Amino acid sequence: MTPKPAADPNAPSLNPLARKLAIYDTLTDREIARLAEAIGGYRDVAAGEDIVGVDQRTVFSTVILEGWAARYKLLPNGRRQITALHIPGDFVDLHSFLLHVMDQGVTALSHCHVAQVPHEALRKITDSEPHLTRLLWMSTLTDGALHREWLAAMGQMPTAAQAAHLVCELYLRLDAVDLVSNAGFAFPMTQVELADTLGVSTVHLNRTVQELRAMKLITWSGGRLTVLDFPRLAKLGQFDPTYLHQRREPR
Amino acid sequence: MTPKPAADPNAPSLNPLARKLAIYDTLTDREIARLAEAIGGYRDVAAGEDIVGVDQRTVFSTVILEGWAARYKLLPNGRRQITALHIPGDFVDLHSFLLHVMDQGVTALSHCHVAQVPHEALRKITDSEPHLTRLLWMSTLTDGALHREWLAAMGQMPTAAQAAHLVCELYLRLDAVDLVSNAGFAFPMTQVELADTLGVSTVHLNRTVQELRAMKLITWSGGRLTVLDFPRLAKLGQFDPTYLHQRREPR
DNA sequence: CGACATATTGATCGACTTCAAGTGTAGTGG
DNA sequence: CCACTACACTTGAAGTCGATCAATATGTCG
Repeated sequence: MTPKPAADPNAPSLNPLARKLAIYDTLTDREIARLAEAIGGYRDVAAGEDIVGVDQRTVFSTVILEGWAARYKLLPNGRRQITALHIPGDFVDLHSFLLHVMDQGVTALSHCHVAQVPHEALRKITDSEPHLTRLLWMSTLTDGALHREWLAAMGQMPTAAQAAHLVCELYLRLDAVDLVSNAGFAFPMTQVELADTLGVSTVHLNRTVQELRAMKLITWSGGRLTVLDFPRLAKLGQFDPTYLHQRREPR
Repeated sequence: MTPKPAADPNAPSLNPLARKLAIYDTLTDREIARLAEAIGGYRDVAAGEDIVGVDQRTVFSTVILEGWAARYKLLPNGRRQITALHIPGDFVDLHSFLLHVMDQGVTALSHCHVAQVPHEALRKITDSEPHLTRLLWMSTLTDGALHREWLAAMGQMPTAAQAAHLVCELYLRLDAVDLVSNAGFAFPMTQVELADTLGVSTVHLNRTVQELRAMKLITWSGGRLTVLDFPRLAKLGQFDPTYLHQRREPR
């Protein structure tokens, strides 16, 4: 109940977008207000439905308030690669603000409640709020950092390690937005989707999951995943959280 | 404001950085001048040397004027994944402006002549040049688009297709900065480095290269790679240039 | 209860890795 | 000019990982 000072990223009243940006740097009240004003509308998307289509020219970007989503690319050969997983607070397509054309689609992995931010509003922010602009830019940079880390994991680690790495990453990202409880979290993905994320077949993914279970590193059932031994999981996944850049400092 | 005469991206006098940004949108003369002013110094880096070290806190970002570089991650298991290839005009670590800590290193693949841009100068640009800021932001967004494309190629395509895809990408990127001649370009990578890029062993890469040669899609010797049949190469690599976003339009 | 998606298991095959050796090719010094 | 070195490239053989095909649970929801 303190009057106004810096945004407390753990304040439950904070909208998810401001809370996410506050992971990286302190926001002023004015900036929080500017973010709130920028929201043009809300929408609900059913699981399995596209939030943004591929090749689409967009006039707004979308933030997830509740639910999970995935960026994906469909290849001409019919296969699908999921290139990013998005949780509440994430901008699923902030990059479309400047790229204009979506090179990949975004689909809802679970029921999603989202907010839409018109590109016109983003442009105004970039014209008048340099610091907020840098934080928005930063949020796309962390996306890139995750992509690079995924590339390294996919190219150089066996599937079990790659899966362990992903679980560690999700754990910390979800924890940063208070979605971890009792060392676990709601995990709405199917094994098919997870296989498309790691770039392996479902059959092989299934065996990999069972391996992790047998090693007593995780449990996963009924849409909930629990980490039983984070240190060992991190070791198997060669996980170093540096790339998440979850540090609040002047940007 | 009446727009100043547009920068001709093909003007050979244009510095490589401005030429790169001019791929995405027209630059005003003032913006070109601001970019030139931002350069704090020049440096030469020998092949095999690091341009930026991992875990390093940086106070400037580096643009390549001549030569090739690679972002890479060394894993605890001793393996290496190259996550990005950089050619003249590319900012190899613009992301460090806001991320501060390098989560991956950057090494020179060939002798490199580079320019250094102090983060202080970038900050001034973000404070006073919204349009230029958006273009710099954009250049990090295209990096991200490449990462996502690489993820899809690595996860869902056989090695030969993945290699074909990469060659197509490099061809168009190099062409955009006028480094393609006679359907070929100087290609200073070793097979070991290329294997680390595609996430396969050198042995397998070598056989893959021979496959592409046998199919009469490319020649590669003496540090020069020539594309013999772009359409067939693009088809094999399921290559669609959309993700390069090489279109000049208002951003 | 049937209908349908999701998860699990088995068997077979091919892609890719590893280990190991051999073949250029360019540079250095006698 | 040749010997020597260093490095990149090429090839072979054996073995492993992961894909594919196919079938059988298990669950969930109308």
